[in-house]
Amino acid sequence: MTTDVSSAQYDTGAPGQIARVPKYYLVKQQVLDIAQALQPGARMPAERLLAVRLDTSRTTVRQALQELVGEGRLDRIQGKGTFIARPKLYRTLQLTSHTEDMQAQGLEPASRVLAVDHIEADEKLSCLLDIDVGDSVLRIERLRLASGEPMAIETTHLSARRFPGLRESLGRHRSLYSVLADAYDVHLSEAVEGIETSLATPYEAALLATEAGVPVMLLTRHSYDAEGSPVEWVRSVYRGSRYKFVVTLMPTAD
Amino acid sequence: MTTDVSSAQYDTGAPGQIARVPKYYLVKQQVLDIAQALQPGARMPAERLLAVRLDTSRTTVRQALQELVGEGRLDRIQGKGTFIARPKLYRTLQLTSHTEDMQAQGLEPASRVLAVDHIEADEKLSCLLDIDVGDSVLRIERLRLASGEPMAIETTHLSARRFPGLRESLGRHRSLYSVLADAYDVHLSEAVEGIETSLATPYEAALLATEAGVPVMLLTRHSYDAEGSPVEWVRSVYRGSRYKFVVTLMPTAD
DNA sequence: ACTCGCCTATGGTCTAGTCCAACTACGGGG
DNA sequence: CCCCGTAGTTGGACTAGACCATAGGCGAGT
Repeated sequence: MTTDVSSAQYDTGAPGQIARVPKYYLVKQQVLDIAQALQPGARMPAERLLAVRLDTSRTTVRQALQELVGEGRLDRIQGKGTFIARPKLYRTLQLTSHTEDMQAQGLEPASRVLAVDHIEADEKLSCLLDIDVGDSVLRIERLRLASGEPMAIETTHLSARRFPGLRESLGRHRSLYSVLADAYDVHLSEAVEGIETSLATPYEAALLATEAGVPVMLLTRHSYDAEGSPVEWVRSVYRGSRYKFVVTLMPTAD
Repeated sequence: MTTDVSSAQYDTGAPGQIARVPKYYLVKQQVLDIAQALQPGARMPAERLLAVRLDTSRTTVRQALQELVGEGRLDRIQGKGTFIARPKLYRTLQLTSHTEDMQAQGLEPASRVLAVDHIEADEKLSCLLDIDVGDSVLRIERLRLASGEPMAIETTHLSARRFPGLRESLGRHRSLYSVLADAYDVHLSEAVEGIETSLATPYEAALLATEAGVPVMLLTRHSYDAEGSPVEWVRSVYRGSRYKFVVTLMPTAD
């Protein structure tokens, strides 16, 4: 089971108007609305038609389509049309380590809390955290820094009902995981992590000191406790153009 | 004047002339030449100036710059200019597994040899394989397929001097690694793998059934034998928009 | 009935230009 | 001496339109 990737919704409840939203980005959302109403393989309206319908130029429509293609949501075929892409395939790496303190590899790690709030679980979150739709979810959004440079935006989701008072406890402790262990006796035993590429939203781009539309590495982590119940779901956005993930491994003969 | 269409062909020593090269891609190469002559942090010529110098429109220059920004080679700052980016940072994951047969995860793997040839080692390759500049390097380029769908382009580099006759041996055996073990008594003991994002070249895009400029996952693997000598250097290009890497891991408490 | 070639619709590339937004430097007014 | 406004430069966004390349249908000719 691998988390559907419908993450590209703008909106993120950003702390303030950090980034101005260009028109092509609005067009992209409108095109996405059209796309999501169709089945994979279905054909989208032609570019020239979209331009007229969305009251813009074909150039702007194409800029929006460009990003959707980059995200793997649409496929374009010259002479035929633009089509809804099939969902992503998956590839398993199998690694054994935690990723929480990776930035300690010779760099000076730092963290800045961007937001701590409660949101209502939508269908996707309720499935990931094994709660009901509409339940309260504690959301912690942090900016990870390495030697002063923005490294990633990390958004952690936990069940507010299962961890009452967690929000307040976080101020007095250093680590989320130590709070979970000490105050709730919850110990993580397994996690599933996903690595994929995406494109930076204007909001993400502003925080990561880059520009919208740039490729990013999207890491998602789904952690389980010893009983096999989901504890947290984390979504991290790294600047793909600036960071490289390095792993040392022992191959078993081919 | 409108589009005199340069019918130039892409050139990577590709097996055949697969993709036509649009003008903005040539412009990108020219801009890259300019960039590589400068130091990180140095300022590039202004867009309008580049357009005049390279005899093109500013739109086309910006399209080229867009890709270079996406690759992390340039940074653009509105009102100030375009600058040479600093080299990438690194991030260590530490995983323990091989990646050679990853496509066997529920998919039907296949492989198509695109090219097997000898090239001269440039400075980078000589360093990676611990040989001299100009030494002959055996290069094997394969298209990896999963259930019939193009998955990745994998290019393997080995020292031709160290493995004489390897090219001929490959036809009679199934696996490169079994040939290395049986015929040369070389057993891989460690490998360092890198994961980063990049953008598809026209050639890569054609093979992977996508379009140029799309984000891709770039995996590099550097394998060593039991004595610690480098054996192979592999560069794999995955469609970032289509594939997602999934890993299961055991976190050590934070 | 079949084949070939043209026509059309679609995406792909490129141009030339306009206006906006952000940074910088310079100079005048306090 | 300092502050602030203005002008110039640079990148950012957008437009309208041209022509190219490909796929596929349709009709004329065989």
